[in-house]
Amino acid sequence: MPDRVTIADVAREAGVSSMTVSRVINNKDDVSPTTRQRVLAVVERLGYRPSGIARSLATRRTRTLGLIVPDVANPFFSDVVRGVEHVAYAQGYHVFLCNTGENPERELAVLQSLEEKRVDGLVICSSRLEEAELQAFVERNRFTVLVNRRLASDRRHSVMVDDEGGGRLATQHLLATGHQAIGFLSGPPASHSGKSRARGYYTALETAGIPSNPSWRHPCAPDVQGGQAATRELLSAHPELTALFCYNDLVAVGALQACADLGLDVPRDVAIVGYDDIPLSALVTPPLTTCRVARDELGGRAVQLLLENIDGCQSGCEPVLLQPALIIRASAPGRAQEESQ
Amino acid sequence: MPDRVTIADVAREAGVSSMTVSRVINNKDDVSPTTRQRVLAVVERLGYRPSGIARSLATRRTRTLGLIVPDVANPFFSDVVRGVEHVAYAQGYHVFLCNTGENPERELAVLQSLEEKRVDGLVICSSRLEEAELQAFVERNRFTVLVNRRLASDRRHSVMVDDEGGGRLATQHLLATGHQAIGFLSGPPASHSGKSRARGYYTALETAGIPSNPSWRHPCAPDVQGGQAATRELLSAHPELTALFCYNDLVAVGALQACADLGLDVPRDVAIVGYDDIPLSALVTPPLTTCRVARDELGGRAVQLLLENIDGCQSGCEPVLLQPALIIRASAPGRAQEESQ
DNA sequence: AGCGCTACCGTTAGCGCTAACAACACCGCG
DNA sequence: CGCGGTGTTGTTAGCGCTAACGGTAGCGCT
Repeated sequence: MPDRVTIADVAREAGVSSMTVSRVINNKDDVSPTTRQRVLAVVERLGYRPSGIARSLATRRTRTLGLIVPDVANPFFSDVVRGVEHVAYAQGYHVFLCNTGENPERELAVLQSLEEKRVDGLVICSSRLEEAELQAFVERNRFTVLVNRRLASDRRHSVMVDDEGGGRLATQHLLATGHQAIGFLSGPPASHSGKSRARGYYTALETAGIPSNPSWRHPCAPDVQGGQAATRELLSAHPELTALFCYNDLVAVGALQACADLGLDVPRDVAIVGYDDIPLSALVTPPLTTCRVARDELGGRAVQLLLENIDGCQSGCEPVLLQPALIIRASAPGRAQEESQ
Repeated sequence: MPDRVTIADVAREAGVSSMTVSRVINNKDDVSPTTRQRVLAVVERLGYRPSGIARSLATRRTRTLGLIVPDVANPFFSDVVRGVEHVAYAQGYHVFLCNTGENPERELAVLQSLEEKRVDGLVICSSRLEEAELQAFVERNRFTVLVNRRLASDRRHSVMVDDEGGGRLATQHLLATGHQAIGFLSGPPASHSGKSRARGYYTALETAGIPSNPSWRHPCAPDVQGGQAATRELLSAHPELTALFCYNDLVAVGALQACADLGLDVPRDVAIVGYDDIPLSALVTPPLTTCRVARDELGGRAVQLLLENIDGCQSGCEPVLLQPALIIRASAPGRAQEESQ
């Protein structure tokens, strides 16, 4: 950019010291109305924009938060981003968004660069880092909040979804509508939320007294292709399955497509339950039964928790656990709907 | 964040001047191997992270680009974001992402804050600003590239999709498959790409000698709800329409739903063509015929153009015009498919 | 007059880093 | 021995801003 107008230029032009200009642009109140007007006029005339860089160096605050997500193009994360941005913006913070592309090395690189940027705080969403690495980072950087991830050493800085509850909810729904052989497309093996949902799935089966078959659980990439491929494999290996609980809605859509390819009717032959309730899930045929997660709230609460920490935990600073809600649609209808068909 | 280790701490600890430390961390080559090792050891031991803030103040470069999009949760823009991030990252730049929420005032605020952040360059995607405002900003900030928008005063800093060509392509496809009464859901009235697509739509009709009816064009919000509402209105006012060309795929999905509500079969009663080819368009029923736009390339090329400008236009610095491609699916099948039904 | 008070504005120093130059040792060379 | 060169390190002076304190003028008051 061309050389910019500095505070000194404004000061000279207005015939005051740069300190007075600083007071004006920061809305401090010990400046006379006359001087303030004069300064503001010059600011306007010269098109002066204070340098956030210099300001941050002097104040040691950037009023900027870092946000790390695996992939913005994933509708789950893009909603979290919206929630984060909305609350941050309302509190006068900017957000530095970074993608990791689901790649732990890239995540480490991004963490380092955010440290160098001296963000005031950091939200890490669905970190793919190993426990030890993540823990080391959080210890170095006090103002960090994790979304969808919790450290054994520090449970206080997390905003989570009750994925175990969600897994139970989904599985119980399938059980309640008469299914016994329920497959589980469990997402990436490293996914923590996948593991929690697995716990809920097994708990529900156990509680119902249904013997669970470990080979009914099949990992998959967390996208449509992954779900499609995994469904084909799982259903051909286990034709006894009458229902699938899917890691997320994208996987569920893949399952839908695989069923169509295999000539199986959903929900008559196979019932399908997704997870997240992304916009897509209501738009496919049949619409997906799924566990709704308030994604923007997830982001918003993370920022709230972060700012509470930054402000010294006057109020709150409690970790957050959001409850998912079962949304029943045609891919795995409830009793009433099933009978009416 | 807790008080951080500075370059002076490292220098003292290593028994050298801070200048030498600076040389080491910047990989300058006039440092002896012995000293370099010693310094690096101290850097490692103290966990030193250079302050990007101070560095930027001294060098007057941030190695950061700003990126403004109306809404990250819109799949079109999130792919653009990916393209931008990918290329920027490969060139050692970071990206500061801002949402405007489709709100011009917010866009102005974001523009100002990015000026204050002293980003080295700026990509503005689908700006909703008025020509004069945008032009004034671009004149102040030389290193700005526009995506999906072009200024009359300066056509050189734009990366565009040939939307007129896309509109023609879509309309010609409908004409070629026997449709004459073709409606156009034209998106937000302020949208520039909407206007371009309208030109292509009218041109195609004119060329085919079909009289165009202005009331066949209906504006709408660029989302599913908007498309649904607009389709209901348009089709009840004009039952003679046998095809709809939609502003984007979300609108087209809304149209699909409206047709289902109205008991109209797609494509038998109404053929539908979307725009963009977002992932969703292949997943709905019936899958959408649409104009594919290479969204990540759009973002990537924007960054390339921007960096060429920053580096003084040694090479390239040509504006970019990407061609959309017609993707024929079941919502508006081609001749062969139509006959085979 | 002299006191303290308030309102306003300026001065100084420094945030953490680097550009630019200076300095120094050490080498080979005529 | 003195010269210029090379390789390595240090010194100085900012980058543009603000925190902290200092100073001054004008006021009312005793």
